[in-house]
Amino acid sequence: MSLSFNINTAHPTPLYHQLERAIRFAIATGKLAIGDQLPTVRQLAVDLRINANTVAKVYAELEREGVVETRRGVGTFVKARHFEAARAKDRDRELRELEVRFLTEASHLGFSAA
Amino acid sequence: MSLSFNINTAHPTPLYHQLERAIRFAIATGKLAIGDQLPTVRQLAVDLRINANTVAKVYAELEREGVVETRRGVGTFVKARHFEAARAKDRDRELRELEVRFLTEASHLGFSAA
Amino acid sequence: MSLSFNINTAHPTPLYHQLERAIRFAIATGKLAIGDQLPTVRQLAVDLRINANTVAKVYAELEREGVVETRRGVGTFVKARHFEAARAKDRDRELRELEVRFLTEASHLGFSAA
Amino acid sequence: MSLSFNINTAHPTPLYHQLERAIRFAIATGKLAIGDQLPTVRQLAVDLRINANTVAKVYAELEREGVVETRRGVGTFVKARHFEAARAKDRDRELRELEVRFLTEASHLGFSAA
DNA sequence: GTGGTCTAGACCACC
DNA sequence: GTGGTCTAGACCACG
Repeated sequence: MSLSFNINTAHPTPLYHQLERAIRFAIATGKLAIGDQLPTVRQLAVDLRINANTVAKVYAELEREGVVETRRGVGTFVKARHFEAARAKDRDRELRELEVRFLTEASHLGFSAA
Repeated sequence: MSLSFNINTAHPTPLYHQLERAIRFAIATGKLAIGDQLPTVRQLAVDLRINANTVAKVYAELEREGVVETRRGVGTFVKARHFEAARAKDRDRELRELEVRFLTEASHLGFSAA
Repeated sequence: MSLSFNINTAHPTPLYHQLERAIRFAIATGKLAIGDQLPTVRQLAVDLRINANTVAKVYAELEREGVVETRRGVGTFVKARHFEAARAKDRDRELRELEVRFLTEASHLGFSAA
Repeated sequence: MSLSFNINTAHPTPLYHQLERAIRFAIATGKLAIGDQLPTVRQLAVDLRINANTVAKVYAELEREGVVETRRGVGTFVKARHFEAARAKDRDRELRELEVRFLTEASHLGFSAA
């Protein structure tokens, strides 16, 4: 499959935020390793059926935070500057969010605390 | 404090969606029981430092879905969930899927069973 | 008028960069004081005959760097640059609030004191 | 004029409800066909001399019920999922309401049953 | 330029 | 006092 980030256009969460999280998640879990090239802006836009500007915005934000590196005319790559601590923190955050989401979705199904 | 729903105005997720989830979560975990009155629209707005309309929108949405009941001039209350027996199986299946997904995603984050 | 930032659409320098510098300059020279509201995105776009998205991009960048503050549904304002010593007490208070919120959230997730 | 929905700001019925009915009616009677774009939120607000938020509320409600479909950044369109039965039912209901309203208004004008 | 979200504050209907 | 409706106008996300 290569890299199918999970995006839900119906969800109220902004697309750019969903995509940003998905990419960080892929990096945190190792699906994207240091030095790996990300899909091109246009290709990812086509794959996710969203606008290229939205993808570009995410890449710009990730570059601003030092997560990826853009080489003009070449592509976008996962940057080296990633401490284990940061990844552990990310994982913790993700886990917490997962828990909340799990419980919330379960409650949508009509279950009470159990 | 009574009921401090967790809202983060800096987060890109819409406030109304955060609040809706927080209330569903409170109900799911039993912090809000059936028949309990929710904070008044205006009071909750003051507590969370958000606009009353945003709170009202959430209450309206929750009422639309049968989660709460509003009595004009009185207040908003947690409704007794009416589960159609016919749907029990569906819910079970969905719950199992949720569990699997939760555990899968958690394991991707490097956690072992817990 | 009031605040005619100098923008030259013929100049090769990106408009968003020209505008950002112009706003920083206005703040540095006191034409815009702390707490002052900046023109609305759309109004400034009309005044300068540039696209609203360009103005929005500049405001977002200035907010990211702590120069301005946008209040949802209200407007964009020049931020008070906080000088460390004077605000130490405030920071302490905020830190305590952060702690409380963190612990509350953790407990919501079912964790006991740790 | 294209699409002048009938709205009466003096009438005690909430504007958003009047507008919702008017749009459903237009669809039921074929004035709005499947796939047709509805007026933009802001344009309709101007035409009806009501607030854009009121229009947006109606569009959101209609989308929630699957009557229309909104494409982010594009517009709002009549959705396909419409059975003849539903339309017939709508027409019947509308017709009855029309009759009642007509008779009521006529009686207000001093006419007796005829 | 589209719809979406949010704010502030008004007036209304209900109890 | 409660929630409901509406306005005017702000920024945001997206195409």
